[in-house]
Amino acid sequence: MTYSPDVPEVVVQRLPQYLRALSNLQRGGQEVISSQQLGALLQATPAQIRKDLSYFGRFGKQGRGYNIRHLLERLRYILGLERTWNVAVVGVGRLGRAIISYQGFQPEGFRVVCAFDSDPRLIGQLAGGLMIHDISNIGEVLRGEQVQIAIVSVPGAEAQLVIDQLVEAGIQAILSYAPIAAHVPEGVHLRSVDPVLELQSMTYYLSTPD
Amino acid sequence: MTYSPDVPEVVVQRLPQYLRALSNLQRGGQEVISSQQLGALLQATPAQIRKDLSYFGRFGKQGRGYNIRHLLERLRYILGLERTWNVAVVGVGRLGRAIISYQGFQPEGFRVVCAFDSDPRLIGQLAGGLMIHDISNIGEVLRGEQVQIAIVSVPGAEAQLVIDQLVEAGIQAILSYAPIAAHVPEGVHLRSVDPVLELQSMTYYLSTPD
DNA sequence: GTATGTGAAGCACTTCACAGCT
DNA sequence: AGCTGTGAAGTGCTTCACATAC
Repeated sequence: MTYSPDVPEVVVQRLPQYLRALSNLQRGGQEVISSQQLGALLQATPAQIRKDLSYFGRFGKQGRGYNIRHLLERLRYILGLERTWNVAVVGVGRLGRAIISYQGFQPEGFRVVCAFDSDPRLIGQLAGGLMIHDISNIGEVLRGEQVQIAIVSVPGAEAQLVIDQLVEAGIQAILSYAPIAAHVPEGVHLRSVDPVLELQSMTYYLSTPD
Repeated sequence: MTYSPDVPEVVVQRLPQYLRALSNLQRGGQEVISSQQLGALLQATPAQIRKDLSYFGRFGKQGRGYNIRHLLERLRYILGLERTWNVAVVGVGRLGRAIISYQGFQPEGFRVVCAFDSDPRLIGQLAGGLMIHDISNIGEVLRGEQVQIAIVSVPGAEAQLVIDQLVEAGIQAILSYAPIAAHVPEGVHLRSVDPVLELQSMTYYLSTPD
């Protein structure tokens, strides 16, 4: 239903940043913004912002700029954020617990509805108020809880296996915290959060005084 | 000292991934690898891997491939990973504690040596065996502990202020977990880890059955 | 006057394809 | 025979610049 001829992936990745900046502006009471101003906030060029938005429609008014409330509405719709998404967390170690307790998902419409682990000592216990399920029942539970998105926070050695199980269970969007280059089939979306890689690429610039 | 004419940033960001894959291969006992094989592991084309490496030298042997031990050595040197880097964690909430306790930094040569918070109830306490310092002494402590890299895990509302203080204290590499688009001056390297943005861009593809 | 939307130009990264080394 | 290293070609994203609308 969404009109989307052929949007570069980088563009899609910037939309949530626009969304966030606009939300903050709205909270501050501002009603209109120009691509110039938004660019200054996000360190992007005005042209880039206009071009990015133009992939999806014509949301601005020449001579005035963008109505923030209206643009927010459109961006939320485009990104599929008008609904709630149910999320599962797989791996309930320290990191998994921190993720479950993170207060930043809920306000954006991501609800962590179930947790999994393979450690028999954890199964049946609670983590952040959430029942920890046996990972071997993963398909069944994910279907029962209507989960669309999984967050993987298991050790690297187990991550590919877990991801395979998630794919098998029909999950099409996975956010992985595991330090591995995981493989997923065509059509499944995988994003990685990997602080070590980030640090390791920054040290290049610290060591090489250009 | 490092020969680096003009290396694209994307290339620098891929090197740590090569490093990690090669480490795993070495642990498995393999001694030589071709760009073909490495590409298969990382879902990259052989040409890209060869081109990336060629920015830094000629590390392969035609007809054979790359000696893993040698290439690892060179990559570690290029990325500045032959030394240890001291890291400070600013913000000792749930996330900060998880970061301090994370066992993945140490083996890669990143030592979390001090922690900061602004909450008077936390200052002077321990977190993961680390003394929590008052953030107002940040410059002094960072110098004393010889910290080169900072990880920011404070709430969004405080993040820009904290980052300004870090920059003021001479820190040139910052990894931020805060959900804001922070600004840093030229010459300071800032990377962000932001799971919400990742989720929000994946939902686009879940909602748009292209 | 002011700011958008957008073809066209510019730039940067990726891939090709092959000479050259082992 | 096999695989690297690399100019050249290809591709895709970014920026420009201006017609258009308010």
